[in-house]
Amino acid sequence: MTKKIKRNGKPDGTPTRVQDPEGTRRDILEVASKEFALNGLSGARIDEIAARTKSSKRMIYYYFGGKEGLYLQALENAYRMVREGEAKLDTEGMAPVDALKRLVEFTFNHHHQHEEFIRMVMIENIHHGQYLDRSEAIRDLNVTAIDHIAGIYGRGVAGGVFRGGLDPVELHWQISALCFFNVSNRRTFSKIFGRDFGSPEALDSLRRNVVDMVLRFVSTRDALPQD
Amino acid sequence: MTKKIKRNGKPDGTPTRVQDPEGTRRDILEVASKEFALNGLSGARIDEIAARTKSSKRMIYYYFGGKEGLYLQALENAYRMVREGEAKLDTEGMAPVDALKRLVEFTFNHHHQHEEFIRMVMIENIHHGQYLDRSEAIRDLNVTAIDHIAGIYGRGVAGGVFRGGLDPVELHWQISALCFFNVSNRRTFSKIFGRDFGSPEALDSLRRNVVDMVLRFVSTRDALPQD
DNA sequence: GGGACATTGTACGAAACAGTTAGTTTAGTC
DNA sequence: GACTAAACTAACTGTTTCGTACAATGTCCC
Repeated sequence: MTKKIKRNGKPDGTPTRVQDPEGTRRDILEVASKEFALNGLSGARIDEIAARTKSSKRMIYYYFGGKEGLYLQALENAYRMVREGEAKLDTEGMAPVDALKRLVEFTFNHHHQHEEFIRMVMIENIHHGQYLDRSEAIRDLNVTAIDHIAGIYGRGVAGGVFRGGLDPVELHWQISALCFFNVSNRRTFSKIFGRDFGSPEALDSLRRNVVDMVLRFVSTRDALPQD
Repeated sequence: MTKKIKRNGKPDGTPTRVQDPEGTRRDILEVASKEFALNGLSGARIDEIAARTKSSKRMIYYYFGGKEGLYLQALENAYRMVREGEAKLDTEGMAPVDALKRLVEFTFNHHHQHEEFIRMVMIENIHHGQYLDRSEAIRDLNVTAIDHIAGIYGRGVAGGVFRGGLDPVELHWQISALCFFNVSNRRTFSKIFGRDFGSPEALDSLRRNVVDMVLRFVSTRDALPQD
């Protein structure tokens, strides 16, 4: 009987090494996502990621090929998680105005709750979207977002509450802009204007304004509230 | 008469070395600004910056202390240049609606023309605005932007064309969001939706929508166009 | 025409860093 | 219970990169 007993984890001997490919992969990816979102692609350190992992640096190269491969996976993962969250929003039975209101509020909150995602998108834009190019997976994820907004808008136009002639993609663009900026530029904006734009009160006010802005933009004059 | 003639640049002998502290400083800062905007703080390389300079690495340390000092100066410079450009916009004599329209159009175009600035702000936000903290210079620059918009808005409310109760800072926030996002997220957005949001036609459409959005947001119902 | 101070060039060092080599251990198969 | 592919580890390598030591050259003023 040597010390090297085979059966791992059993109450018998030392558990030595446990094999868990999926767990190791996931562990690395989670740590890496945090590091990349925090420090950027060139700012993140492979050694630092490895150290925070339950695993080792060699495993990063084993599973992801290298720093860029790891970054790409982290980027894809960020998009997937956020889009999956968005897919849960259901506005099917709602009146167009309420549905749009709901969609904008949800987007605002969702972006706010996923700062890591926002930061990854910022970082990817700094890199001119060159890693997005290599990922077919990401592009497919975003088409549904347009379908959703196009549906609501179409119903609103048909019902006479929304004015026609607008492009759903541009509408999505504007909603994104208003919701994204609040997270992406909060730090500099807060510091420059000496006001915390992340406080609950500020967020409430901003969210109300964003909703208001979008609704006033798409609504026909008759459907607007009197001031 | 040795070779080392004193009077530099004169048609006499070899100009040996020309001293031009201000020129050297400016040269370094311009090169550094491009490099930082392109690659970020951790992505930019001191040696690369030095190589592109007419000067040397030694001078970077002499004038700016180090990489972070250089980055901070580049950041301050970016803000200063953009804010100086904005200050040239004059809407004094214009009717509030026209003035606001002008301001939004100008901001849209200005952001579009200064991608380097946008990228520096993105990068600084990635770094949690920690360098902005150290710069008193930058904060002062931005107050005038608010004064401008507050003036227009105040005149509009007084004239009955703008509804009351809005916060000029939040108004600035929203205009910034709509104009900033177009530049900052153009790469990922264009790639995901397979459409070039930087083309002249796309820009025209987006700009029209942004102006429209802001005007509809602040206008009283009576001041709105019929659909 | 020399001293004080500002400006610049060259070469180097030390640490940080991405990636690799050369293996060992595990879990399931025959 | 020997064999094999997959999973995993530790230590190492070569380069990149920031920053500096040291020396030289220019300007200004007396």
